Amino acid sequence: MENVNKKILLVEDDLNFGAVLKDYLMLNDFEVVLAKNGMEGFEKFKKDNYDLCILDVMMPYKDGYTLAKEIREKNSEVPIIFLTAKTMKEDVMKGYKAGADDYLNKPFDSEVLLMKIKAIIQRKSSEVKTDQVQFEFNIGKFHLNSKLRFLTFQNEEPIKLSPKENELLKMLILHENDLMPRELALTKIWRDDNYFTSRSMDVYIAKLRKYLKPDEDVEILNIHGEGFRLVVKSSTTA
Amino acid sequence: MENVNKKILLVEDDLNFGAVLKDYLMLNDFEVVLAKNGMEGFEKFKKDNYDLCILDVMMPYKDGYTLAKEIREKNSEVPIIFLTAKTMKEDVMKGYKAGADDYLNKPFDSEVLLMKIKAIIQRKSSEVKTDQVQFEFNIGKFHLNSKLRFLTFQNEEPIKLSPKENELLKMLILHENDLMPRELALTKIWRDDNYFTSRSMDVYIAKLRKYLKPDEDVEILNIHGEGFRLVVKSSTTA
DNA sequence: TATAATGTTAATATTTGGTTAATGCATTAT
DNA sequence: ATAATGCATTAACCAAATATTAACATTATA
Repeated sequence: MENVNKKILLVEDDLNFGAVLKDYLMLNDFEVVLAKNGMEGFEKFKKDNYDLCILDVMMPYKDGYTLAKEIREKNSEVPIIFLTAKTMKEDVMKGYKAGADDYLNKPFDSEVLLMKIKAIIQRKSSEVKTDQVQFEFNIGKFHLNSKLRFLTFQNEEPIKLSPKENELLKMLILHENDLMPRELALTKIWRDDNYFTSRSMDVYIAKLRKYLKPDEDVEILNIHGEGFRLVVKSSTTA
Repeated sequence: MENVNKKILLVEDDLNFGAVLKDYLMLNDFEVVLAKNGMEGFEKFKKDNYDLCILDVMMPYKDGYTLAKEIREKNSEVPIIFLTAKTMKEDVMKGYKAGADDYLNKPFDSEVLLMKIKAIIQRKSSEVKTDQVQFEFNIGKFHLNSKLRFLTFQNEEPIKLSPKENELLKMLILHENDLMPRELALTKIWRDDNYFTSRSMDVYIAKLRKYLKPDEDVEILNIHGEGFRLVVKSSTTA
């Protein structure tokens, strides 16, 4: 079975449920490490490399969202699935901002969880594979080569982007027409989320806007208090 | 029947078996396009949108796995079911790596296939829903995207909502035609329940009423001392 | 009709974002 | 060794968006 060697960090304060879920996952050939609260979860995360984190949202001391943020600061790539009993819509947004890859309501169908796990792990691993091929993006009349960090407008000389400029633009493009939450960029690119990194990001947004000015169909819009949104008007993104 | 409009791409080189399977699926109200080899299958896939692909594994020129990979490069979401006479474990693994959603050995019980198809299509569509629909609401002739905080009346330019406007409207919608208690909004949105927050909320209700004026079937009513009630008159909320 | 609750608009306060320039730090070139 | 360069952060100031508070009018209910 292909799940062998895939290591999962499971953080769940309900010991009973946690043990059952752990067994079920191990039966499906995953390697599973169980932590019984956020603190322990973070310690275990730091000590090893995981292919996936499954976090319960409601835990004493440190909730799943907080833990996710800490994990993101250490490692921006590892997939995260939230488990929650809540159905309120607000919480989905919170998870989304923390960089959730998926969301699952308790109680849930274990088959569904298994499917989601497989889908996510595969998606991520194919992303890594294609990452070496898929670093080229078109956005309006621009072309970004995120490996060389070149931004080219039509046939002109490429503009050289700094690492942060490049990462930020790439993230905006990956969320094209959709909200790119501040928090997500800060935890993933800046690896810290405070007043100063936030202002730093604003500076970079200003820089990107300047670069993108030549194409009036491309715009970075702000969604107050939430993040930014890259829109392409006469959009045939291609 | 719910299968109407669901389009299936069936790629099978055994023309006899392919035709029988196609007929059986069409009898169950699926729309079926049959391709007789991998090449033809990929051409047909590119030309249309499908809800599901059923691929025979053993085909001349281009086998099912190769085809699946090509399909995944174009579209990472579409469910794929492999048909195979093989039972070898490696092949199952190969299929999962190519992004299989399910696996079926020939000869098989057609009822089982039908069940699996239904399960997969439903699973996929509910996945999309939990990612998308959480943020989208229809109310009368309006549409609210609570992630981008856009309120759109018919085809007009979206109105941008502030965070509080957005939260309050969302909460009203979630209680549509029913009482939304003052207290609930105050504790959940304002995180405090006193005279001033209460007056603040009244200000926001006034703002929302102004936004909703264009559709005379939509109204926010007050229930004295209790809260508010969003009603849609000729209500086919959709 | 007295009281409390709500409707509404405007003034004010607060938070967040846009932008440019200055600063600090590390790397590279001379 | 020192200067030049590139990059990220921080500071400073202003503008825009949002939220609260005030003020006054209206309505519901006992």
